[in-house]
Amino acid sequence: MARRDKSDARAQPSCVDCTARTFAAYGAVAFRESQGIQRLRREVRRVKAKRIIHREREALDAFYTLFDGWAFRFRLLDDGRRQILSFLLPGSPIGLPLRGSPRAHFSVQALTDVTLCVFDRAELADYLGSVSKGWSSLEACYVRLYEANDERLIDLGRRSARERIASFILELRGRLLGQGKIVNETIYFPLKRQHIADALGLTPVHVGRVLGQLVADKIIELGRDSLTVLDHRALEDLAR
Amino acid sequence: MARRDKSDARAQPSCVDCTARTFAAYGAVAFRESQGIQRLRREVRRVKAKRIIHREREALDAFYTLFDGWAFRFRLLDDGRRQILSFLLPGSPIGLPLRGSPRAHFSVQALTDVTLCVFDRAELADYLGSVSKGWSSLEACYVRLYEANDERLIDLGRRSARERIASFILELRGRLLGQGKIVNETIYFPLKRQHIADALGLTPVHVGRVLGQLVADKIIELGRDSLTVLDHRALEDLAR
DNA sequence: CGCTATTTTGACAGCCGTCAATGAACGTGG
DNA sequence: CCACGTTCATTGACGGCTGTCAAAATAGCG
Repeated sequence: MARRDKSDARAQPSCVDCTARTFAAYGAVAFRESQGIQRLRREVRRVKAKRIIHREREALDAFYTLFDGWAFRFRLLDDGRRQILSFLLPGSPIGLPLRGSPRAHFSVQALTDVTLCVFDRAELADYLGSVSKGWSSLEACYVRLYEANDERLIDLGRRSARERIASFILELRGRLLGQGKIVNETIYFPLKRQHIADALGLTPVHVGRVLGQLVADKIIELGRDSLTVLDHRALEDLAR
Repeated sequence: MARRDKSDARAQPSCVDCTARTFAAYGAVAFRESQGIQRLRREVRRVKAKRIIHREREALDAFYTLFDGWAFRFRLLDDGRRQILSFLLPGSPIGLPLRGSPRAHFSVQALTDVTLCVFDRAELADYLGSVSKGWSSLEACYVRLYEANDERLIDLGRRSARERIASFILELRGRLLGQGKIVNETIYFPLKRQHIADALGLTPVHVGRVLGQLVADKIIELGRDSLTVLDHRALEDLAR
């Protein structure tokens, strides 16, 4: 059996170290369970930024979780319009760990360099069914996805560009907060204008305008691959 | 024990008769199971049109399914803007049949007069866990909700008003089709302009304009509480 | 240091929102 | 069967948020 160096995730990521331990995020799966899960892991894959991880309509027997890096789910319309359905951060599951192997109706692309953990759907589903609180943990996972989706619907349906962007920043901040990845309100922010636009139903040009305003209003600060929240209150007022 | 008359659903709806048998929609729960489910049913509630079935943030120990009539999930912003998250048709579950009793983050309102079946969340979850294929059936249910949500995101993010409405009509048609509720491409359609607007991120006035165009283009026909698809191909081209 | 990707800026257009008035449909009661 | 109130749909004028297009500036990267 190969030796594993816990401190070097790049060599062989450990589920125990996983930033947000996908199924443990809500305390439902105990620490020791993550070692059980690790035994089920088939493979660790590394994918370069901008590479496609999964293409729409292709079979998806595997269940992936994101160990490190950012990715996003999206769909393309015939004429090239792109809708980003959600961003995947470290710890996020990609798709659902179901017994069946449905052809996902969305594609997934790496946004930064990415490390994935690969599981067999059926095997993982069986395991979660056998572990105490395994299903509750899964359920929590479903509920969270469900709620996030509804939240995004409100953004796109009933909020202005400025409000959407405020809400979006707060959402990202919240997700990163749970991972201890925020220092002085500064978060890692690898998104381009085009990504934000395609997620929020806007154009990159207009996203640029609005971000510019938020910076001018001293509500946020933008750096190279980073974003700092200067006026948290103002953002919350915008996002309501 | 009270006698039940299968032929009179208004008196005491039978799960066997349920239009779309929520968990059977995908063939996962066999016919005989629906009798098992019926034993778990706590109550049958009737609600008048426009009444609130569930209010945001209030505890929701019960799990409802819609036996008859239409309803919708929605959320209100502080200033009164409303986003309709989804429409609930006969057979639709309201929320998720989880073990926990989360406070749903959305409200539910009856659109027409409605008949609800009420279950205890935990009890139903246990039952589905014990029945062969019970979980697969639940999973199918999750996947379907997940996909429908993603579809709506594409509508709101990347489609014009005309395209959204076309896509929306086709979605409703598809859902009703599975229930044998379409005659000559004419579907029951109790929605007001305001409902469509709040679901698709538009204003009632503009929805009216676009529907007017679709009628003028002989793509659809509108009647009192009914909608007829005249040019199915044109709708699909619009919705892509 | 040159190339590419990305951002910024400005002018302009258009889709859709807003507002307000009119009209149609419906349920109810006399 | 008609009068009345309520709800909903329609219409037109107008405005604005956001999209489109193109060019210039900047940043990133080998």
